[in-house]
Amino acid sequence: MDTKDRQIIRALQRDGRMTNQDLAEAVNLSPSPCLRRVRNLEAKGVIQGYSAEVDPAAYGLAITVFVRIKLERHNEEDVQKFEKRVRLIDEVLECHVMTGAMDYQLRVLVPDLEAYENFIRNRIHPIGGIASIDTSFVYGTVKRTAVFPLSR
Amino acid sequence: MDTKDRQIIRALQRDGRMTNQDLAEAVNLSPSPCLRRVRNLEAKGVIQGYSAEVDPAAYGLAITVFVRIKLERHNEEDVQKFEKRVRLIDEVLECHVMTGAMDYQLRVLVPDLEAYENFIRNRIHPIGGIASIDTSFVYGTVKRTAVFPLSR
DNA sequence: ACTGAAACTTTCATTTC
DNA sequence: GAAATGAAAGTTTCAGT
Repeated sequence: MDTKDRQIIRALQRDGRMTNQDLAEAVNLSPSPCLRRVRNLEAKGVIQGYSAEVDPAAYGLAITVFVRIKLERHNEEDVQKFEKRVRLIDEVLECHVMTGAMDYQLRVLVPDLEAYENFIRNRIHPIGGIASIDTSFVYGTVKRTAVFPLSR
Repeated sequence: MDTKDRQIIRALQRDGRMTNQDLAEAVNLSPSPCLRRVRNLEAKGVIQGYSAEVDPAAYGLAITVFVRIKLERHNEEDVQKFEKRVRLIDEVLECHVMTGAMDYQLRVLVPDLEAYENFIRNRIHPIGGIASIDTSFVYGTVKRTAVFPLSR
């Protein structure tokens, strides 16, 4: 992971469909060593995949919610159960283990408020062992980028 | 935005570098109408771009932080100033306006704790007009996907 | 041994029908 | 939606550092 690798990563974060030729040009490399580096980054799991960035509202998912959840107990069994169940919920795009008063933060996408109510009632509460839930809806988005800051 | 469009979107969220040929096959369309739909989704801003998904830790950004911020005043001027300044900070990958006790939630990426301290001191505090800051570090990630749940 | 260049093969995007 | 054409992209090989 040197400067060239980081340049490649940032270029592919800006445009994941860039051709290898353009990428090579952008980072001042010829196509074959450039492709070698990309393949290597993919193989090592540094580049985990490529994805289209989509406007959730235009797709029909107007509501983005950050849900913070605290468990009642933190024994291995309850934690595993919670995490396993959460991974299976389609509406949950992200789930992080957090420091602070709450244990988890979820990013959830639903079409409307009613769907969110159903999500909590039918997907989250049935998991059990939940001490408290804190919901914050997204009003608007000031910034959203995939491009990392340059390191070093 | 019909079922085919949503299928296309979800396929491109799973693999943003998919060729039009493979995409067409995946959604049971022939290449030319498929490409027409993709171009249309791009033109309408539904598909906003394509990006590589990168492991932040492997890139050298080991610390993910969710920072919730409350402003002292909510007049147009102070709000605009805050949002303008936040957009310029490279370490801030996301900034949302939120319901609840805090006004904003930021997703921040830094190499280490020291860098986070410097980030707050040199990037956030100098903006001014901030009433309170609440920091939650990410311990681990249970789930992270780009693929939307299917709607309808 | 690793990087850069070039040629060749294959595949894809585009346009027309 | 299919087919043809033109353009790229990937792969492999070779040369140089």
